Amino acid sequence: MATIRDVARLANVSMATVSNALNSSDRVSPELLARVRAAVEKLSYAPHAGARSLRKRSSGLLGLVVGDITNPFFSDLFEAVEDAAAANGYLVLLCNSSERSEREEAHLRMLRTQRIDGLILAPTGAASMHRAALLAQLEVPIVLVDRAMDGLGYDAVVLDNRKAGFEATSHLIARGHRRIGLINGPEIVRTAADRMHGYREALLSAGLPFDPALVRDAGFQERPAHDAFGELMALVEPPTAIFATNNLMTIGVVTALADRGLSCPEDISLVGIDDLPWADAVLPRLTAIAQPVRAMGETALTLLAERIAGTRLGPGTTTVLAPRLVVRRSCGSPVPLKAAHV
Amino acid sequence: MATIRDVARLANVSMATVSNALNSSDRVSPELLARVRAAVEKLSYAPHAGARSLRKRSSGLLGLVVGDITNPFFSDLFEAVEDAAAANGYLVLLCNSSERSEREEAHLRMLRTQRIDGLILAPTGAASMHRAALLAQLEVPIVLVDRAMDGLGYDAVVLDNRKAGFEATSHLIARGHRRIGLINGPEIVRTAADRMHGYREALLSAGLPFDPALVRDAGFQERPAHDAFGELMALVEPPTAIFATNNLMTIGVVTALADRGLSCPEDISLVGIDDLPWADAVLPRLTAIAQPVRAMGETALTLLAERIAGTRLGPGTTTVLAPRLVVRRSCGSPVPLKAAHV
DNA sequence: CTTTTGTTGTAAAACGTTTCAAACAAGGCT
DNA sequence: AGCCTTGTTTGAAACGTTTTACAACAAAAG
Repeated sequence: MATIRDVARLANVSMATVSNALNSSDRVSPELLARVRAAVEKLSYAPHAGARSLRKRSSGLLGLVVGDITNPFFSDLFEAVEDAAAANGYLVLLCNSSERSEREEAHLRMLRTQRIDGLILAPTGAASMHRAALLAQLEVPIVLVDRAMDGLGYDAVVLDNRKAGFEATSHLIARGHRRIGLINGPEIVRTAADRMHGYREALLSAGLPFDPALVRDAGFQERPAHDAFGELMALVEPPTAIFATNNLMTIGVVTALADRGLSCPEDISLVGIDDLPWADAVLPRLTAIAQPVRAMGETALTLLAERIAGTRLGPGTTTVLAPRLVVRRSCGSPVPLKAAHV
Repeated sequence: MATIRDVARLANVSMATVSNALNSSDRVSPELLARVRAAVEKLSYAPHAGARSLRKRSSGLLGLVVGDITNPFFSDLFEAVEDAAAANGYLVLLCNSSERSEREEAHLRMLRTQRIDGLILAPTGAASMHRAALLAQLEVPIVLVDRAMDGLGYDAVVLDNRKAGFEATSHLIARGHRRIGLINGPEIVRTAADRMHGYREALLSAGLPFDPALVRDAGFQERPAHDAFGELMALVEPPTAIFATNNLMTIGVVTALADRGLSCPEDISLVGIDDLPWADAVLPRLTAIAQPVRAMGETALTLLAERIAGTRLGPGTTTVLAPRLVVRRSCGSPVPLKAAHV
């Protein structure tokens, strides 16, 4: 494969000139620029990224580490980030940890070896001291997405989770529901706590009581959510509506519905956080709180690019983006207990 | 960040010894090995991938280019490929072309600059001369997934599409269906042609006539499939079952079903190719032909690794993997025309 | 005691870029 | 004519590795 030296020889100029022509084309005369371009074309020269990163001390690579690329939220996020990165001349290295912390660690080490210029991290699992150390070792700007991590001073871009919880719950209340089951993630994680906070606020501002028996921690996962739904329905006073705070758990309760032959919204109402690509295709047609995934990816990248360029200084701030309620058919009015064929 | 020189100084050995200790640990005495390891640990040294690739003339990077990472088939594929790659010491660079050929080209150029050691390509769109040239310029082994490209001599791993078509159709025939609508991709692409081939074989071996009016080209896309379904149902003798040959088109017809208030399998039966993660959660619970995505990713990577290592020579061969029918609830017996509330 | 063989370590030369400082050319001023 | 400017071009050094070729030495063989 041709090197910059070959190009220089063919164009009859120095290597430095070729480099200048390719990188800062205004610093070289039109005459030579044309010669260089022609030579590049003829040899179909492609610079060697490794050599370049060695000399420039910057690789043009960005890392994106997510917990599960199979989750539509994350694949959409990747798409958004990659588009924005391409527009800024960066290439993104996607790391999928499959929710396993050992793999995440391995990836972080890999990213360090690759000398990435910046990292976008969608933190998963518990915040470990060890991870914090690995992140610091990277010695590059980091932007958090989806979940903030307190005390580390990183920029973050997250959903307005309180508002998401509030709106979902209010939507249900507006339809007449008074007992609303909340299937949530672990309260230790901010996201889950905030969503529940919104839920309580909505209840409060409608003058409804908060009943702890109606909330379950299903760890943001599908199967536990399925089971949690069962528990909720076994209550002496079961809920007439369910609010599931992420897409996996929403799928879990939809499955549970189908298992019991319950139909939605006739027998019970359902609203979830995270819109799903097929939410409009299948039954029930799911009403959901959509996250502005694209905007999240784009602002994360903008923040990161600014940090890298050094045009953004000071402590990290967290950007909060508004949720959007998309109303479909899964929420109706509550049905009297006996009418439901449980 | 520490360099190999720093490690050498701290361990009181030469740089060469550090390199040997790290790469071929058996060529250095236990004594020094320990010293080197300690120094590496203390400095938390991470080698510089760029420098290494410069010298070694190999980057440890593999490319994976797909048309749409948002499609579960491709995100599953990425997961499988990444796992297998990690096991072989490779890092994978995911390129999502969003089905746009210009972006695909840009990605291929990028991959050349990165000096990837090999490429896994899930070809999308038409086979262009231009793309073929770009692929050749890469000068690395290439393995095709999902679709083969004739005449270029690359290895490929694909589904047994004929069999997939045959099994899906036979499943429907076994339930008593005689008029089966086929919503297919463009026949120019092998995948689509083969699936249709299987469809015809199944018809033939059941002694059923092949009616061209029952097959539509929906370009493997959702919206066109939705419309194609409408056309099929407008026939004087509409089908009692639909076979959609990929996941997007399956979603399209499910939507069309819901739009018309048709239920499945009561009013019409449906089988699709590509299983979907939520196929069991929603209604209708979709019977589908599952592709062995994980196996596809793994064998693709194995093939690629062997080509790179030079342990595999000669012209490319195409590996054909068997489909798996997963039966759920979307296929029943045909209902007489008048009974269906169209 | 010399030679051979084998092991373990090292100095130095690449690998392909970018960038620094210096050289050079061509005008524009005194 | 001499002296600055200003703008282009270039030689050479540096970036952090791996590898080649060889040196040093010890052990085994003669």
